[in-house]
Amino acid sequence: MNSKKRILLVEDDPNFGIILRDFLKMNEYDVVLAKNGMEGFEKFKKFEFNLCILDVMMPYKDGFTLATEIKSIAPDIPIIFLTAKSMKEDVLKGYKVGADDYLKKPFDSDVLLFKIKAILKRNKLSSIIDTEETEFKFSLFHFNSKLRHLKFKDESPVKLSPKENMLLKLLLVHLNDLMPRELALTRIWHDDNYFTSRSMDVYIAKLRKQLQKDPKVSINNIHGEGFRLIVE
Amino acid sequence: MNSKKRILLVEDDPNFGIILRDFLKMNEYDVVLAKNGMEGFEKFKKFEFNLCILDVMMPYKDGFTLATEIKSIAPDIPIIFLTAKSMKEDVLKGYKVGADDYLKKPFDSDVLLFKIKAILKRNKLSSIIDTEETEFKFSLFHFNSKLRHLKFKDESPVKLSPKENMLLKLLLVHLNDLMPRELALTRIWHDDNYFTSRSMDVYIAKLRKQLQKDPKVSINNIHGEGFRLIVE
DNA sequence: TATTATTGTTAATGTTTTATTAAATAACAA
DNA sequence: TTGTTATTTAATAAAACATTAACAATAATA
Repeated sequence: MNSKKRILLVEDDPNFGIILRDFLKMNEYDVVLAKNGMEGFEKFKKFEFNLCILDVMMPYKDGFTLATEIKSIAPDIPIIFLTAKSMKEDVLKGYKVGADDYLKKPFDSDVLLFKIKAILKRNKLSSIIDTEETEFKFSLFHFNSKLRHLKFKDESPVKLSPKENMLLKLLLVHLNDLMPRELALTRIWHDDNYFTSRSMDVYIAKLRKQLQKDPKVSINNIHGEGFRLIVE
Repeated sequence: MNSKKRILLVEDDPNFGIILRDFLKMNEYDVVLAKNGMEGFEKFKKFEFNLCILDVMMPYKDGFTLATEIKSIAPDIPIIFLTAKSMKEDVLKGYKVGADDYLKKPFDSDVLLFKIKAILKRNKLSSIIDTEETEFKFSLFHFNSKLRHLKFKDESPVKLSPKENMLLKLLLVHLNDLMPRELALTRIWHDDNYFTSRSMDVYIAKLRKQLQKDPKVSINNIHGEGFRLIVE
């Protein structure tokens, strides 16, 4: 199917956190578990998610504070709160910081699944319309990242695979500048290890093969750092 | 632009219905109150609404049945269920018929206001895709989605099945652009899973069979994303 | 310079998604 | 009901995509 949806789960109770993570994983979600607000925010910045599930009561940084921080850098990400108390104040506070839903512990796991599904569904619809940049022109190339088309001069467009497409887009966002290896690995491969790194190299080679049509365009390696898409 | 949002409230308990209606009116909503499912559906067809609030337990026609009827003529209208019992089955059933949220009676009125606000906000966008267009001309085809007729040149029109019809319309709304698989599945099949996806592929094949009469017209797949109806 | 770590490239292997046809069900109207 | 049409499910093949392996080349550095 369509690539797995990615969920950030922030829950300080390790037992509950792990079981919930595994339950969601069993239901075809990619889940990253953070055990406090700090860690949650770090992971949120580093990777990309489609949904956050936040425990309200956590040490240091509670779920509401974390939600506010997350919303400040990604206003449209849906958030579900898990709350032990169902005080009216809490519920309202949750909605005020932009909650999409909240669940009172203990909750039924099937209900959670349905809420997740419903929320992702309506969020997808609005993201279809969103105005993200999809057209890029550089040198003699014309790149449409929505259709995954790379066109050189007036030749017929070459189809790019999803990974090629994302990688090229990321390089273009950093045009003539360093695109850190780690960035691509966390954003595109959602993991940073030996194998994903080798996989990325394969995709760099694939892109080079396309881009060599134009001598003014090249991808340079910056040893140990990342890559640089250069247009003279 | 800033006209009041219109809410259809269907509630069989007259005391509760009237007080809730007045409460919502005080909060700047235009509310129409219906006292059963029949009346609710009639009013829904007659007027236009931005949101429905349906009591689940009603004589003759329960909230779920009413919701299904409403969704069949307006798939994107958001629905909030009011339910006295919070049985798991009920909640799940609600989500299955496309509920956006549900509230267990007795509920806090401020919470209801927040839910309404949140739902209306995110629904603003998704209505953009809707089109009342019923006549489409592309290349040598003439398509009437109301009659479900697809005519090629001056041949006699081919009748399309309801699903073929909706799918073609959705492709045409996105002519030469990506029509995301997920969009069709949520709009037409109301569910996004392996089987509905296979079913959709079958319908794509059916449409291709019709459209191949014209070599300038084709449906392209964008792997993992969706389809694109192309007219040269 | 010798050694190690990183990158470049190609090919093979594995996985997911799509295409197509046919058969089984379901929905519907006569 | 029966016959008709619509839709889903199944089965299989093909295509697209991603990862891994293998080996070569390059850069860093001890």
